[in-house]
Amino acid sequence: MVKMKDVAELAGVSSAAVSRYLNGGYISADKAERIKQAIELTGYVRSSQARALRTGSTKLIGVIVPKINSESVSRITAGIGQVLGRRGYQMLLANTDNAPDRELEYLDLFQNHPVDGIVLVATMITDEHRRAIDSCRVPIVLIGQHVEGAACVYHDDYEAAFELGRALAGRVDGKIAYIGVSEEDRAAGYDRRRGFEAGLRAAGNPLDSALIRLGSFTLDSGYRAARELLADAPDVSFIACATDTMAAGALRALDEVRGMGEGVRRVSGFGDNAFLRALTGGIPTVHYGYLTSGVEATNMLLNALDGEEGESGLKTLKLGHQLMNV
Amino acid sequence: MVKMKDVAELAGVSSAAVSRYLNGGYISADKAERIKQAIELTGYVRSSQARALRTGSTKLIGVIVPKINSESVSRITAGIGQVLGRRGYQMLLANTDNAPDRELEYLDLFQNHPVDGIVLVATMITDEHRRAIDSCRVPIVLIGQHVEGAACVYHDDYEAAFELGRALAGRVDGKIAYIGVSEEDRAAGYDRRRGFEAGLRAAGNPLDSALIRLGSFTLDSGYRAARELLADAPDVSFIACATDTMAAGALRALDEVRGMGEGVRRVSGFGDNAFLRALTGGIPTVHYGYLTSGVEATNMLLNALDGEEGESGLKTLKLGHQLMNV
DNA sequence: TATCATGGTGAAAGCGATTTCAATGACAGG
DNA sequence: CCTGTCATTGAAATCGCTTTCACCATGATA
Repeated sequence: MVKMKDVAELAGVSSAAVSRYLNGGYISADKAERIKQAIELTGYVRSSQARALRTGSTKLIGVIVPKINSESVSRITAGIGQVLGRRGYQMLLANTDNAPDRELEYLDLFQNHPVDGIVLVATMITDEHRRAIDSCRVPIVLIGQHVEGAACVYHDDYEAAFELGRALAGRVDGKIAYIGVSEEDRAAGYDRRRGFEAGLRAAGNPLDSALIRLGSFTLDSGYRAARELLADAPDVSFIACATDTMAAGALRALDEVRGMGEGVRRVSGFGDNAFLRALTGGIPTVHYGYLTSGVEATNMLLNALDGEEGESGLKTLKLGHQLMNV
Repeated sequence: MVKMKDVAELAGVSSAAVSRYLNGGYISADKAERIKQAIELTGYVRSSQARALRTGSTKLIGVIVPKINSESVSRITAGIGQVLGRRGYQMLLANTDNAPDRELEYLDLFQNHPVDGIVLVATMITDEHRRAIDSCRVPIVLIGQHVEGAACVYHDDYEAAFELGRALAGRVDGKIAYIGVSEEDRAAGYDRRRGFEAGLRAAGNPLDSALIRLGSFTLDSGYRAARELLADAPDVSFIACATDTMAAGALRALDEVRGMGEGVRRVSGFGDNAFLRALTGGIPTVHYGYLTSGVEATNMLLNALDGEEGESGLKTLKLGHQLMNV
């Protein structure tokens, strides 16, 4: 492997000069030219490992996601990757498989296999998380949750759910049920459920708390919860779900219990999943700019890293949403 | 940041001893104990950058994918991540967004930001790809394509498509159409189309080449191709697609043109997408163990890296498939 | 007693860059 | 002619670890 010294010798200069050439320091025009040629001739590329050791920067960003094989997360990841690539960084991806303690584990791991910054696609934020985030040596941006004192890019789940609830209350006659997710997930669990309830209430059609069930983000959990629900309360006429994926499960349950095609106008979700949209013609749901949130979060992070120290500052950014098919 | 020398001083030994302790070299029991305590006391973690510079190994695996937000790829990625995590490696993820030349770019980039090995979730393999793969300094495993002379984990798309075609030929009366993808994608384009045709032919119901259209892996492209198809040949009674995602698009087209619910028994796909299965009750499709292919490929790669040199060897591995809903 | 393995040990030499530092030469102003 | 800038330059010191090497005990073997 050809190293800097080789290039320097070939060009008849010191390796310091080569380094300056590469990093834009003082260098005379003719030496610059000789170095350029020597580099082309040898096909030299600098060792990022040596560079990292010396400079302390790896140009690596750690990205922690709860589950890679989900439409929302993979879109976010796509957005993150776009910006990273464009700005000369690379992505170290860690998948926690929905285990919040593995998030902590990776937060830790990333301090050792050092990254220059971290993007955390967050679900549950415990006190331990907050502590880990605070004591993190590198800048970190959260996606999907609003945490006081931390940089985050998120959606207003309460407001979106409120609007959805209010709109549906007017449209649906009969009982409305709700399949949510763990309230430890502040955004997708707590906020959506509470917003939805408030929306229904505002429209004068409050949610019967006996008609609330819990799923776990998977299609199957939505299916099971809906089956239970339909068994316990056969007169339910609409099932709102905290995610489109669970809504797909509920849809199947409705189709099985009530006959094919029955479900389509009787469920709602969150996330505006493309498959669901195509296959059902569109259930009521909330569209979030997932890709955008990845892009924004990453730009924020990299600005803080590259920026003229302080100019940029990590802040919190709330993105908009859009009601679909209501 | 506390470094090895600090630990060594605190423990009253040389840093060589600490290094040996950490890496399992000769060390006496009492010194080991003192070092252990010193490490705990200081909270020392070794700098992976210095380690990488010295040893030449980064414990990083580069993973190149054509598109992260697709069910099949994200499942593969999940499998890769599982194994990597378990075996102490990390994943450097590169998303090419379906641009084959960006694959080459990343293949190159990974030689500079060095990784210990590469997993390439492959689509099109050009001669340039083959050359890049051959001249790669680190071991590399392909997923999804069978390339002579390279290590790969793949599915037998020809055989699967053949079986699917043969099975469908008997079940469908009327004209069968096919929406494929670029034949430059040997597995998903060429093999599936040819296998399917052969299967139909074997069952005595050959495919009319006028009823073949080309999509581009997206739901929308499947939709557009199907609309065209239905406009050109209104008497088509079944549309087979090269992917489930495109099948979802075709389904929507059929529903629009022929009325809701009509499409469900009139399309087939590849990949056994979970959403599609839930929402349609299951169209004819081929189930591939995507997660498994990620797992197997990664194990193969890491065995070649960690293994007792040669014991392991990179090879090619063909995984099975399963016809669904036929 | 002479000879050998053998387990343990630390000093020191890298790994391949970046960066400090002192030195140089040129050139303008006084 | 002296002094002060200012652009350029290379030697050398790091960055934090791994690994070679020479060397010491110690106990076993001849």
